[in-house]
Amino acid sequence: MSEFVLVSIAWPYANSDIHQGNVTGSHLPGDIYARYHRLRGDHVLMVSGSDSHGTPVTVKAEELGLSNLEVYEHYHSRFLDLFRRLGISYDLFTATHTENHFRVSQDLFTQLLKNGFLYRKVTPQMYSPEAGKFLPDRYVEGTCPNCGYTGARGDQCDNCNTLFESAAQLINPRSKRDNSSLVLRDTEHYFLDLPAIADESLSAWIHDDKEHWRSQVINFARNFIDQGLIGRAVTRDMDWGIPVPVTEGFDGKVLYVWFEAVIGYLSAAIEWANNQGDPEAWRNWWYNPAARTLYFIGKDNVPFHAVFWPAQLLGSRGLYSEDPAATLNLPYDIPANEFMNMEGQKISGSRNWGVWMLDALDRYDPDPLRYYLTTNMPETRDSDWSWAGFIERNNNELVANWGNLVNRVLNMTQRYFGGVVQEPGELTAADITLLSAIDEGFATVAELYDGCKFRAAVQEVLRLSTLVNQYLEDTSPWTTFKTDPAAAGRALNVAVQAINSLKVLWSPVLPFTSQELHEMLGEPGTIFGEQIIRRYDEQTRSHLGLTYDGPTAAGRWERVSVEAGRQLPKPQPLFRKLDPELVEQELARLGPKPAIQ
RNA sequence: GGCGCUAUAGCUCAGUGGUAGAGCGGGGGACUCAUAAGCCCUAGGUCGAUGGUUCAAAUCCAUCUGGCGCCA
Repeated sequence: MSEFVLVSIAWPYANSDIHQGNVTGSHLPGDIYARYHRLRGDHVLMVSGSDSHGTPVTVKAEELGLSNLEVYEHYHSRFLDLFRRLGISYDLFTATHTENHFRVSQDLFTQLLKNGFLYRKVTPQMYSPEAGKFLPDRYVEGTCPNCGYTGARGDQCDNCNTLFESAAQLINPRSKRDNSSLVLRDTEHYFLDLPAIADESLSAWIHDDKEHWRSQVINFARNFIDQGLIGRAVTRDMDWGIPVPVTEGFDGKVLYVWFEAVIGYLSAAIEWANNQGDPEAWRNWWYNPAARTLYFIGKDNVPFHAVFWPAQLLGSRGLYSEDPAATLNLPYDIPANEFMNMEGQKISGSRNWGVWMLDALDRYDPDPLRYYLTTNMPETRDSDWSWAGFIERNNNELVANWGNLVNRVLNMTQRYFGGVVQEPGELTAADITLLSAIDEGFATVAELYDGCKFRAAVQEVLRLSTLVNQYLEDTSPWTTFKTDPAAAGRALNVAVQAINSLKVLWSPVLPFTSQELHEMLGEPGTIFGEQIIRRYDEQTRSHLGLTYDGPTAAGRWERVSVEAGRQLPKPQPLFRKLDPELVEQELARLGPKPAIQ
C-alpha cells in the first residue's frame, strides 16, 4: 500500500557554500530515503530551502558589500545548481524569502497567539544610539568582565572562553561596526510559552512511542524537556526578515529565525501544492494521520526539531482547519546525524577546511562522492573525510567490486554472444541459489534503507555484488564457452539478471550510474524522474526552485527480468579509477588561501 | 561544575549477556572474462584501566584515564 512520506531536510543558511558535512549530514541521507520510497511507489514529498534571513546573512552582506537579498540569491542559486548536479532530488527546494513563506509563518504565529501560547515581555537589549537600532549580540564587542580582554564578543570572550548569557554582561559595550558605544534599552517581544505547551502535550508526546528513534536523539530531547523549558523569544529587533503580524508596537521587528525557518517544512509543502495546481494536496502529508514525516538534520539542530518545532505544531492547532483541535503531524522520526570531520579536524569555512561540493563536482563524478559520503555517514558518531579514504574506497570497492563486475558480465556477453542475452535453459542449483540470494536483498536492503541505516545498506549491497563475482568464478563462462557454450550463455544470463537487480538496490545511493547501467541493459525509460530548476513568480517577488518530476519514472523496488534474445549495446565502464597522487593535490587545496587583493 | 557520547585487529569501523567480527592494507595460492580487477586461504586484537553483578560480560553496574559534545 502506498504511504505518504514527508522527507524534511534542514534548511541551509544562504550565507556560504555547502560542504561535505552538510551533504552527508542531511541532504544525502534524505535523498537516499526519498529515492528508496519512490521506488516502493510511495507518495514522497521531499522539501527544504534556503534560510534567507537571520544574522549570518546580514553579516555576510556587510563583508561583501552586497544587500541581504543579493547574498541570499547568490548562495540560493548555487545550492540549486549543487543539488541538481549531485542528484539531491528535492520535490521542492525553495527559500524562506517568499510571499508564501511569509504568509504561512505569520499565520502560524497568529494561530499560536490565538491559542494563548504567546505572551509579551519587555527585556533590556543592546541599543546603538548612533545607528538608531538594536544590535544582535554578534555585532557587539566590549571588555570581558572575567579576564579584562577588551575585544570580547557579545556572546563569548575569545581570550578566556567565557560564554555570556547576554551581551549586557560586557563592560563598555560598543558596536563592532562603527565602534560607537552602546546602551541598554528596553524592548518588547513575543515569547513562546514552552512550559505551557510542555505541560499540556509536548512532554507526553516526547515520552510516547519513540522506540525507533536513534538513542542519541531521543535521550537528548527527553533530557532537554524534562529539565524544564523556559519561554523563548520568537521576535527580535531587526529589519531583515518576516514582519511580526500584529498591528501596533512591532514596527522594525521580525520573527526570530529559529522560529520561522522550521515553518518552512510546512510552507514548502503548501508552495509545492500550489505549484502543482492542487492547493489542498499538502494536507495529505500534514493532516493525514497515516503520513510519516521525517527530519534529516545534523545533531546541532536536534533541539529545534525535537523540541521547539513540535511545540510550535502542538501550539498552533487548528491552523488552516475547521477543526480547532486539529494538530499538524508531529515528527515521526528525526534521524539526526553526528558531524563529519575533515582530515581529522573540524570542517571550517573561514579556515577553508572542507570539501566544497560544487567545486568537487568539477573534478569528480557525483556517484563516487555520494558513495564515500554514504559509507562514512556519521550515523552513530562523528566520522571523518579523508581524501586517501575517498580514493581507496572508490578504487577498491566501487570500481573493483561493483564496477568491474558489471564490466566483465557485459563484456563477456558482448565478446562471446555479440551482446545478445542467451536463453538460460534449465537453471542449475547454483543459479537458483544466487538469484534467490539477490531476491532476498530486496527485503534486507529495504529494511536498512527504511531504517535509515545507510552505511549498513551499502555494505549489504556490496556483499551481494561479491556473491555475483563468486558465482562467475564458480561457473567460469570464459572456460565453459569453449566446451559448453550453452552453459556459458546460461551463466551470463543469470549474471545479467543479478546485476539488473543490484542496479535497483544501488540506485538510491548511486542514481546516475544506476541509470547508465539501466540503459546498458537495454531497459526502457528512466529509473527516477527529472530535476528541473524553475522560476516562480509571486505578486511582488520571484524566486528559483529546484523541483522533481516523478510521474515518468520507471524504477520499481523489484526484480525485473531481462528477456533472452535482447541485444545489448556496447558497454562502457561505470566508474573510473582515481590516481592516488590526487590525494596530495587535494590536500594542497586545503587551508588558508593567500590573500589576493 | 552539571549532563551526555566515546575508547574493539596496522587503518576505518560492526557487534549490547553465551565460544572475539567485516572491509581495506599486509602475506600466500590457483585462474584470466574484466578498470593487473575478481576468486580462495591467511592476519592470532589482555574488545581503554580497575572493581562488581551473573552459571556466563566487549556487551549490565561503579570508579578511573584518554578523546569529544551540549549546558552553565
